[in-house]
Amino acid sequence: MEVQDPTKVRLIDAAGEEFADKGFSAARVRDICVRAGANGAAVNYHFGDKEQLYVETVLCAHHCGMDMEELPSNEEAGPAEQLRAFVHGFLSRVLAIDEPNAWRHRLMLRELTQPTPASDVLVREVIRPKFERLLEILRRFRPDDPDQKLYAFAFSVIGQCLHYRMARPVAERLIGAETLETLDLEFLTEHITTFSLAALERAASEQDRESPRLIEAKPSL
Amino acid sequence: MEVQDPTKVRLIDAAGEEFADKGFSAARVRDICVRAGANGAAVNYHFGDKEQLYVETVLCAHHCGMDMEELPSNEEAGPAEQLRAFVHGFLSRVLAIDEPNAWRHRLMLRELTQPTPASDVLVREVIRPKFERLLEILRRFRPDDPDQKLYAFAFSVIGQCLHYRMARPVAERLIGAETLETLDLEFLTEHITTFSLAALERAASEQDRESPRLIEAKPSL
DNA sequence: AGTTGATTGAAACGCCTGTTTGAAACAGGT
DNA sequence: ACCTGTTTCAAACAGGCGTTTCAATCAACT
Repeated sequence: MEVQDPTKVRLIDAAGEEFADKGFSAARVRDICVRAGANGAAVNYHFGDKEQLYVETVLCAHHCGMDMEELPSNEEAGPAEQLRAFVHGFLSRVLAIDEPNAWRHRLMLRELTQPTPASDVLVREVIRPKFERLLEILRRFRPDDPDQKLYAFAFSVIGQCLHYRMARPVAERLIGAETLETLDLEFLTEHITTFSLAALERAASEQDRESPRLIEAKPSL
Repeated sequence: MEVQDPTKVRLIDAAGEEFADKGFSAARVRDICVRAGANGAAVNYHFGDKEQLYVETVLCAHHCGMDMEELPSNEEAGPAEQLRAFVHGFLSRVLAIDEPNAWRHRLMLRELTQPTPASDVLVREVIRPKFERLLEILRRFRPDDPDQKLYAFAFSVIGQCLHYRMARPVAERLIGAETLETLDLEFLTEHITTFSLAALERAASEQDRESPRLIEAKPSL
């Protein structure tokens, strides 16, 4: 049961692909089986039913997505470099859609917006640790801020990164696929990091201003 | 045909609700009909089939979502106030989920991440105008930037706002529903606006630095 | 009232879906 | 060779689905 089962992993792989880009209800077990080169009864034999197959597929996506190449030696680096490393690592997974096993990312994204019972584990074991890690980094910028403010900062960083996955189809139509291609991993890492750093550093000196006074914009130079 | 048709609008309303939180394939026309208090054959009589009902529902969501209360008298205001007005208007729609007719927003969000043929009109008539409007605002901050950079800024602003809709279920589990409630429209408008302003203004004076040199963070005070 | 056209109603139709069945093929141990 | 447990296969099953049917009802006009 624990040994490698070719047809079982082929089934999960095919199911991941189908579930990722069609969703649970739109995906057909027959399509999954033909994609896996298995018989139509294979999914019921190995997983019981479609729903349990989905659960196991999501869990597999989690576990295989856990091995994240956290940039090493960022333990004692400056907060700015830690933030950059975080953004880089996060974006690298967000932007990875072409390579094989990309369905894992797409499937987890689906769970983000439309959580199923299977996503409890996802939040607990994958998302929360990363979120806490980001909070630690941000806290070094704004040690005196209330949690509420820190959460908003974290969501601003995450939101910027995730947007390139969430709204990718719309972004393609808005600025064209080729222009969107130029917003690659390195470019976006630099952009989002400096964008966020500017806010984190400046806000630190103006956080006590309660009044929503507008800061007048100064055109460049 | 053009006059008010009670059952037809009831059908669209029910369909919007069902499609919004179940998706196209998971939504059942029988459920839509009972929710609308109509007969099972009504949808076929009025719309032909399920798919055309979906298209008309999406289009209705677009048209009814067009009447956006753009804050008046922002024509000659400062760029910062224009940005704030944009963020406020955008967020107000993003965060509106409890009130009736909320399915329109949820349905459009679905189209964002998983576009259907029906979303061509959505991009052309609703999203692109708002995107161009945001680009105009941002261009006043960074008139000399290439389009590529400007797009990244726009996506940073939009991504921050949309995140509170996209990842809301996960955010609830991360920080708790009651804490998430405190991140209301006013708070987030203030946060995202100042967050983005800081980046727009500081980046304007450092945009020519090509090398990805890290700016050392200075803890507050 | 009678006629016409549009709308509704209950029931049924096919089709597609997930699932089951029972036999066949296979592998390993004795 | 024989048994044993596991895996595959073609075929069929039952249920739910979108859709169709056709008679009944209603509204408006003559």
